[in-house]
Order: sequence, then structure tokens, then C-alpha cells
Amino acid sequence: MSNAPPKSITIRDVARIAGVSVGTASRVINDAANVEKSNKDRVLKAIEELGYVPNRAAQGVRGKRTREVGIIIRDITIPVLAGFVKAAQTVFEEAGAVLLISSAGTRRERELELLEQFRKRTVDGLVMTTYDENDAELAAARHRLKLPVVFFDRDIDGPEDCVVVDHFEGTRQATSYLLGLGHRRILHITGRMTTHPARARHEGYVRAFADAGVPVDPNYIHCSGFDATTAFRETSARIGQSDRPTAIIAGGIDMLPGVLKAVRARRLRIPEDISIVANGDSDLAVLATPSVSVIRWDYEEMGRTCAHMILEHLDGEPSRKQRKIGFSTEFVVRDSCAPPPDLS
Amino acid sequence: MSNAPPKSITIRDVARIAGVSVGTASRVINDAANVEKSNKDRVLKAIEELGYVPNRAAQGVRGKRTREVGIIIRDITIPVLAGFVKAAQTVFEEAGAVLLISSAGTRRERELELLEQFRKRTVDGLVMTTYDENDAELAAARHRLKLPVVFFDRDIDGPEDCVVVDHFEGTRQATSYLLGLGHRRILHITGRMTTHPARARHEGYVRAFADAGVPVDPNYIHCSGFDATTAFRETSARIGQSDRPTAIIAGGIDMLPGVLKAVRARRLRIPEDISIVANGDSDLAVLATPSVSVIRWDYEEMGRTCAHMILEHLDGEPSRKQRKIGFSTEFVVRDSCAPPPDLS
DNA sequence: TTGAAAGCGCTAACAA
DNA sequence: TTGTTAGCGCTTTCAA
Repeated sequence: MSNAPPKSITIRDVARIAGVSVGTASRVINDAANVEKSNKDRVLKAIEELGYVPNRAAQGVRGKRTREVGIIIRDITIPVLAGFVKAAQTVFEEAGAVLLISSAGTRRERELELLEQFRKRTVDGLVMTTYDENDAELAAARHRLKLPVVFFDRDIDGPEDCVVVDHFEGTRQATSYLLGLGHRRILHITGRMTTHPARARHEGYVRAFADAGVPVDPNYIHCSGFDATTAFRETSARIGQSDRPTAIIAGGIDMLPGVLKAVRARRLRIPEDISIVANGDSDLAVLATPSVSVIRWDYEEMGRTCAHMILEHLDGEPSRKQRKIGFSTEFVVRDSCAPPPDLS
Repeated sequence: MSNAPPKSITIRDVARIAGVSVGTASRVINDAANVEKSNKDRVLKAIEELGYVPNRAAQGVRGKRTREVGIIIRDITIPVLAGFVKAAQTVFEEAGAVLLISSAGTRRERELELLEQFRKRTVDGLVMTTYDENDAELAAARHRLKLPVVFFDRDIDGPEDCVVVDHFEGTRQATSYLLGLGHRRILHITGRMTTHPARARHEGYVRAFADAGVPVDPNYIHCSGFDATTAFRETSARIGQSDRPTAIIAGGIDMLPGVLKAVRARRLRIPEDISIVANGDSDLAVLATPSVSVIRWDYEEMGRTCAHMILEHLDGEPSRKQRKIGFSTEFVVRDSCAPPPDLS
């Protein structure tokens, strides 16, 4: 409980008790092959007796590897992202690595800061998203780390591995479904075109219109941000107008609360007055009245995949080729969509 | 991008370029007072030029302090807990410390494991919850770390600081409110009595009944677990019986989804057939139909408080007296409660 | 297979 | 105020 550093048991104590040299003790700890059984047992016994624990910092100084992996996400309070992190963490933990978790929000400067932080912390690898896939300064800051990086839900032309979601297909399906119900004024709110999810969703939206032979009205496309605040603001603004949308696709994982609040405030009924589709499943989507149709995918499996990819970099032979792994989406129909009201 | 450790720039390089000794360079890096301005500037310039970053591991070996703080929570995917962690993290980051986040779920063995992990990682402090406030083995494992510990929402007789929520008053208020509406069969679901939140809530519940002069029926009290699964199971079981409750208090921060699912499955109407009160606010409570009355408190401020308390241990003089800090609750009335139906 | 010893990058005690 | 140097706990040569 004291502030003073606990005087610790060192490898020297272990060696002394076991009656071997520190070199031998070290070999046992790192289970090298060439240690005589009897010595090994004595060392193991000494370790047990003393409750010895290798000092990670000291191991790190010599070995240069910290077995710490950084992760940069948008916001840990977004449930699906928390699930992603949790799943990744489980994998890392089993591999004796530890996760340093941080949130960049939707701020470019913050991402730069974090990259610098991780440089100081000398992590061994990074799982991250990024504000802008094409930002040269961000890329430079990343490369300066000289670290294995795995992107999730970002599609980057570079040396980094990418784990991406097939948002194109998800949004295409949802849009087709709404068009099929008779909707024409479908509001699509998503992030800026500098990241894969926004771009892919937008393309899926456009494709569905093209497939249906319906012209796209850019008036119903808002690509300004992924966050809940943006969702509320954009929805509020658009549903207050006379040419208000008859359906909304919330193109971001934490947009549903904002959209719902805006719709409630305007006293529109779902789905009679307006239909809703969200991205990413949640308790809210399931338990809202009516329940909300969603485009969903397996965020936890993505977390595990990202973790495994980093671990392969840490433990495996250094392979230089970039890898891209895709995750497919599923469109879940619930009760939040109906044919559009007659607004004529 | 390589797996090979980047050959790094050391303090010696900095000293050489700046034309000073490593001692002086070290002093500048740790901004000690007694360095001549001109030397300091030269060192700073050299650091800048070289892009030098102190090796944390090496600093840790010598100084014994890692400026890493561990945190053990139940589950990062519970939104209020994620908010707690995020707020704490912000404080730590500003202080140049880094958070190692881990979840113990509701498993005692897992908590023991994590404690051991943190011992290996040689963190400087721990913010945690615990499975059982009176478990001697858990306490022993904690003390073995010889670390400053801050508990949140646990009330421990020991050397550790505690930051606790006034669940007694929260649940007392909610129970009084329901009693006032005419309810008598109020189901209280919460965790086992081995932790402060469960105990305090239970006492608040009992006190409200006593104040109203109504006898408590133990049939309506279930103290088996905090988690969502338990909430669903207990609710389902109880509302299927003929003496079913007319109101439910969900005495845990992630119970609302489970309770709501069970009630929906049974096709009971809220609040006509059954009234609901939840612990901890959430998007779901706000946006459910009807919106759900909650007992809430400021989880983020708690996170900041816990972080500050640990930092005081790390940076301040070692003070030995245990501190307890309380957080008050607020009862927010929404639309999920009404007088009980006539079940006679 | 083992032990001795040389560092890893850094801090802190000691002299100057 | 500075430089020199002895470690911190560990890994990893290098000889034996």
C-alpha cells in the first residue's frame, strides 16, 4: 500500500535459492531448450516458493519488446466498439499481451496526439481506425512508429493490414428494401467520404437507386459526420422541411439515439410517418418501440481477427505483404419500416 | 513496419549532440530545476532534432515506476462503465499515466487472475471493483501487490480508498415512490449481499417499506446477480406466477434490457400491467416506449475522482489513512410507473 | 549444459 | 551546476 517501491524478488534471488546462475534461471524463465531437468525443476521450485515474477520493464529494456499493443477507436462508450475491444482484449490476454485502449473521437488532432503517445509508450503494435484514410500527415505519423498496424473498417493503400466491413452491400440491401416499399425520399446520413464506411455506404445507396432505375436526389444525402450529435442535428433539420424524407438510413454505429430523439421531438410516428434503418445492432434497436431494422455485422469476430493479425506480426516471421480481410453484413428486418405515407 | 526492433536513439545520442553529459540530459528530460538555461535549450534542441523519445521500460527499471494504472471493471460493454473508464482515462492521460483496462465479469477466479496479471505488469496503482468485499483470498491477493488501490462502488474495511454511490437513498426513494403509487408487490432484483451496491439497495428497499408501515414480503426480493442474464431469468420466472409483481426495480446497471425483454415476451404492458424502475441512466431508458424511470448518478465524475485519488498516491506524499467518498443519486421520474392494476 | 560478465537505456548518488 | 559512474533486473553472448 506504500508509495515506496516494493522491494522486489529478483532473478538473482531465484538463482541463489535454486543454486544455479542467473543465466540458467533466465533460461528456465524463457523456457529455453537446453537446461538440465534437475536444474529446471529447482529453479521452478524456487520461483514458486518466492512468488517470483519477472519484471516486465527490465525484460523490455533488453528485449526491446513490451508486448503492449495500442488500440485507437472512436469512442469506447459506443457499445459495439466496446464489444470489439473486449473481444480483441481476450485474444491478446491469452497471448500474454496487454491492450492500451484510447479514444480519438472524431478529431484529427487527437489522433495525431495518440500516435505520438504510443510512440513514447513504445507499444509493439497498433489496432486502429483513422480520421482520414488519405491524410498524408496522419500516414507519416503512423509510419514514424515503424510498427505493425492493423486497421479496422478502414481501407488504406499502404503497408498496413485492413479488416473491413462490406458496408456497400449492407446499405445497398437496406436501400433496395426501402425503395421496394415505395420510398423515394430516403435520407442517408453518414460520415465524410474520407473513410471506407462512409464511401462504401454511399456507393451502396447509389447503386440501389441505379438498380431500381430511380434517380438519386442529392438533397437526401448528408455526409458530414458519424456521431450521435450530427445524427440528431441532420435529422432534425431535414424532417422539419416540407419535402421531408419518408425514410432514414442512419449510416453510423452510434446514430440511432440521435435519430430517434429527433423523430420523437417532431412527433412523427415510426413507421407510419417515417421509416428507420440503423447500422449496427444494439439493445436499443431491439427494444425500441417499434423495434428497428438494422444492418449488422460481427464486431466481436472482427476484434478477434484484428488481434490475431497483430499477434502474427509480433510472434511470426515478418511478412511484408499487406492483407485485407472482409466481413459481410446482414440486413435484419424488424418493425421500423413501412410503405411511405401519402405526402402529396 | 518491421518486426525487428527499431534501433533507437538513446539519451547518449542526445547528450552527445547537445554537448553535455547524460546526467544533464536526464535532468532536462525529467525537468529537474538545476540545469543552466543554455544547456537545457541545447538538450531540448537535440531531442527535437533527433526525435528522441525516452524508453519507458528503461525508465521503469531504474525508477521502479511505470506510470501504468490498472483498472478492473465488470464489463466494458456496459455503457455507464465505459463512460466511467473513459472519464478516468482522460484524467490519467493528462497526468502522463496510462490505463490498463480489463473486465472481470462476475467471476471470482477471473478477478484473482487479473490481480496476478497486474502483479506481473508491475502497475503503479489499481482502480477496481470486487466480486466480494469480504473474501479473504481476494484481499490477500490485493495486498500482495503492495499497491495503492481505489475501489469504486465497493465499501471495504481495509487500507484501500473507496468511492461509493448512495444506493441506499436511491432505492429508498424509488421504493417509496412505488409504494406511494399503491404498489405492494415490488420485485427487487439485485446482486448478492457481498457487495455494497446490493446491500445498500436492499436496505433502502426495506427502509422504504418500514417507513410506509408495510411488511416486506421476501418473496419479492431476489439477490442472485447483477447481470443482464440474471435479470431476464428472474423477471421471467416471477412475472409468470399468479402472485406476480406489479412493479420491478432493476437493481443493477445492465439489467434493464433483460427486464424489458422478459416483460415484452410476456406481453405485459408498461406501466398499465407492470411498473419499472431501473438503475443507471441510458439511451435505452430515455428512448424506450414508455421511457423508463431511473435512479441515476454521475458515473463520469466518479471516474475522474477515482483517477485523481490514484494520482495523489502516485505523485503525492504517501498518506496512509483510508478515504471514503460518497456520490449521491437522483431519482428521475419518467413514464414507466403507474398505480398497480387490480389483480384481485 | 552451464556460469561469468557485458550490456540494454536510464536514473541517481557522488564528486568535482 | 555539472560530469562520472554505479547500478536497476534482465537477456545474451562467450568461454568453459
